[in-house]
Amino acid sequence: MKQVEIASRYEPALTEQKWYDYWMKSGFFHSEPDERTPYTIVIPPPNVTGVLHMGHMLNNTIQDILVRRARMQGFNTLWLPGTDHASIATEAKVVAKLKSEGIEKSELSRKEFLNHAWEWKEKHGGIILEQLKKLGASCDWDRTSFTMDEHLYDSVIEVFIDLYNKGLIYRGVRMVNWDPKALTAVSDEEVNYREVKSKLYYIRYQVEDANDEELTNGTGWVTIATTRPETILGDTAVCVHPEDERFKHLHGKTVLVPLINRPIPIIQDEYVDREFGTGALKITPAHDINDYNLGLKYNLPTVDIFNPNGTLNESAEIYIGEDRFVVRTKITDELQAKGHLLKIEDYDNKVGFSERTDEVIEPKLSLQWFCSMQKMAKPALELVMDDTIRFYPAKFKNTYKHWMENVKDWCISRQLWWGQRIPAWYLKSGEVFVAKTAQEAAVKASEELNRTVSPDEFTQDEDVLDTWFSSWLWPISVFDGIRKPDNPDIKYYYPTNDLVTAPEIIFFWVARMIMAGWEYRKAIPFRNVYYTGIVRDQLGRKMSKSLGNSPDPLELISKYGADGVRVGMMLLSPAGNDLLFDESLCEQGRNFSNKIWNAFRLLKGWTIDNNLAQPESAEVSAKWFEAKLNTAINTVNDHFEKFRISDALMTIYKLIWDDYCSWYLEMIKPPYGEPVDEKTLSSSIDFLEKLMKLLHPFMPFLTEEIWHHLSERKAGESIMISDLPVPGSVDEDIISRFDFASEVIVAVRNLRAGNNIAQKQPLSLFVKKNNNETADPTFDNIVIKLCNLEHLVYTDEKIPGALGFVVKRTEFYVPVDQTIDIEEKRQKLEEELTYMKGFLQSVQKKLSNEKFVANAKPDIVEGERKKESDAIARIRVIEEQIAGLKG
RNA sequence: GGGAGCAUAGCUCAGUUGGUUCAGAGCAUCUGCCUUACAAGCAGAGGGUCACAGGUUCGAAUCCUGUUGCUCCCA
Repeated sequence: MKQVEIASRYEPALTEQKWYDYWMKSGFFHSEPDERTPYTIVIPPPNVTGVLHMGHMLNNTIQDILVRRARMQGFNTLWLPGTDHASIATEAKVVAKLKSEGIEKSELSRKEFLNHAWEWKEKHGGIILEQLKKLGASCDWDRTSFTMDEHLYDSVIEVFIDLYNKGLIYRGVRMVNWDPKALTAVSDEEVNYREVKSKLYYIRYQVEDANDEELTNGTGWVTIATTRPETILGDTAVCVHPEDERFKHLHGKTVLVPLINRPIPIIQDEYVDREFGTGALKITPAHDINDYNLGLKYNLPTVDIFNPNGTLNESAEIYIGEDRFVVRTKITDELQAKGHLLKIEDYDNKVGFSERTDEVIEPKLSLQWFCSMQKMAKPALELVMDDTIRFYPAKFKNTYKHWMENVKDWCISRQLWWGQRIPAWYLKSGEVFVAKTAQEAAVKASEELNRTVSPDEFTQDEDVLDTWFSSWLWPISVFDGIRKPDNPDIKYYYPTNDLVTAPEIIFFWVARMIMAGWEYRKAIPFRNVYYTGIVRDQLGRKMSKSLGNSPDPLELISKYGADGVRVGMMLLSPAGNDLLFDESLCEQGRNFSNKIWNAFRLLKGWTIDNNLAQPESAEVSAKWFEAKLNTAINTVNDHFEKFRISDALMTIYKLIWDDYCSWYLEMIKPPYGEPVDEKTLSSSIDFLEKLMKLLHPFMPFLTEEIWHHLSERKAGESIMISDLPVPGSVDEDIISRFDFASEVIVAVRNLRAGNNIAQKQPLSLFVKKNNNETADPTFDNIVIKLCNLEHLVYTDEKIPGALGFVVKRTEFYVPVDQTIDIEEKRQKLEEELTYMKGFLQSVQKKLSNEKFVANAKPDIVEGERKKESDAIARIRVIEEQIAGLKG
């Protein structure tokens, strides 16, 4: 091997694009069904409008690690990428873009609008997928899917029709979460409740036909407390607790809504909390879910006072056309002026905000489509509770169970155009028929109505379906398994293996995918669900665009390399735990790249002498490292089985940095300028190659680069399709022999440091075995080398006037040309003696306890006995050393 | 208000069925080194009453009860 000039720093920029192109060109990411066992992950499709953020980085790094590892284990591996169409977010972007061009959505036909939307999607959608490539993601890009692709779209429609026919989808008036900005209903899961500082307004209503006396003494009024004074215009009752003495005189009376004087009844119900506010509760069935339920119970009318955009409508009688928050201020003033407002208190309450637009959600009665959940939830719950599908970490089973047991029907219609249009067809007479086309609806209608119905008579539902209504089919529909349940792809790749997602998606996605999987395949969609943590900043705040506290992932990659960033993210992200992100993590990853690069450089810099025999010290070093390597492989395998991915990385990190670089390479390194024997070099290269393979799933680029440098590779070869190392048998004996030797080495280093003896100055080491123990010379030459010894001598005598230390029960002496601080040394020995005696005492206390000997497992007791004899022997050695000092 | 979880070194976290010299890792800190692979480095060191109070046990970071503090989910 010739000596080559190699840069002392690893430059990710020089390798990453090169290898990604090579992988793509070689088709390594692509999968087709074959006779091998499949390993499949479908990507949780990111929003098509999105750009890569730190959460994606974490999530996709984990997926890539799992996929690359499985590929190297010989599975036929498929990681299927894609995006979802994100109804609300995309439509909002398109509307905004059109607006900037002076076009209003209302001026466009549905078809024209959709053309704009598709145009936007083609141009801006999928940026995020391009960004994933920079991270090294080994997705099968040929199979990239989009929830609006034809077969995915049709699958959604088919499922809607099927569930409708099964009676699991229905249309009804319900209280929904209305987003007045997006002008659509959103599901319960898309509402975020936040604590806000608001006010509690105390407003008095006059009792109808109250006389002057009653109005003066107060019995002619009832006072309620509300945070939303503008909604009094929609009140249809006031409710009091039936046993509340303060209001008994009001039972059966009628009161007048202030300002508009609409008469409404006083009703009595135990629902009212007598402690809260005044104990009297205004009832607005159209705008509060609890009030709605009371309204149903008492058959109250509902007065909906809001337009879809949050302004007041005719039913409010006043302030018509003005925004709800403007009206809040105005009506407060008017109530004040007219003597209805008694007081205003500060009050903290939770308000719902739209996840999509951050607008305050307006609870609103509306006619929507719902998907009934209870029937499908039952098997889906069991599949998780009995560990057919495993959650990592398992604590999320609790959250899942709680939600599933209290699941509510899912509002699936959205008042938008961008999405799968609901296949419901209406006749003028009001009948609705659910079918794929107007023609099919006509056939159905003709049968049911006993007359010939023409397709032209129908109008299709204007609304589209919730994006999640297509996402929940994703693991099936990407393989076209809804429309063609027996096609080769779905049969081969489904059920998928692992799903990696954020805990906040557990209901949106995980739960519903399990339901859909069971409903349509009678099979689980995935075996394991790995929940990642949330990426937070140093202050513990979730990283978000609005806070501006998230670093740009692509900048990080260019600064530290994709490998560096991947390692940085993984080192500190145990499953389900939040990750306090810090750039220094990426720095650590980059430093690790550099460390490996330099280990490679060292090997590359050596010249071989074919006539040189392998020194015995190098041979035992190799044996030792092989044992460490095999141990580590076992540990890594175990960590992966339990999805302890950061632990697996840390195991490899320490194996490379500590065992390989700090110990092994120093042990076998030839003196400067001297050649190395062929055997030592080849085993060192072999080790490094195995290390690179183990590390490849975490650091794909660096490992590929080094792998190609380690030996001649043919065209089309790659570390990413090589075999993952499997563990050989572990030589425990050599490990424990070296453990002893390394303790000696560290002790000599400490002795040098403590006495200011430079490494360059050679020392002599005398070894005195005790208790008839025989010497183990296995690593003597290593000790000589790493400690820079000129002599290593076994002796039966103590060496007076020399420095010394004790390892286990063996004494070591290092004669030096300087006066030794005997007192200091004695003190140290005394300290250790005290500790050992205390330790011995505690062991003996255990052993003399009859209950311990009787109850503890035999091997535990045996262990304590061994501790006892070891301690006694060591105490004897220390005592002798102290005696030797005095003499 | 209902439910769940967490509390271990300065920070982020391991610690599996209660039992080995069990109190650990990485980072950070400190000390000494520019020793010809790497200062993005090397060799060392210090640092914790395992939140608090009880209990069970021969034995508790680990199991139980209570207290305090924090987080998340649901309403």
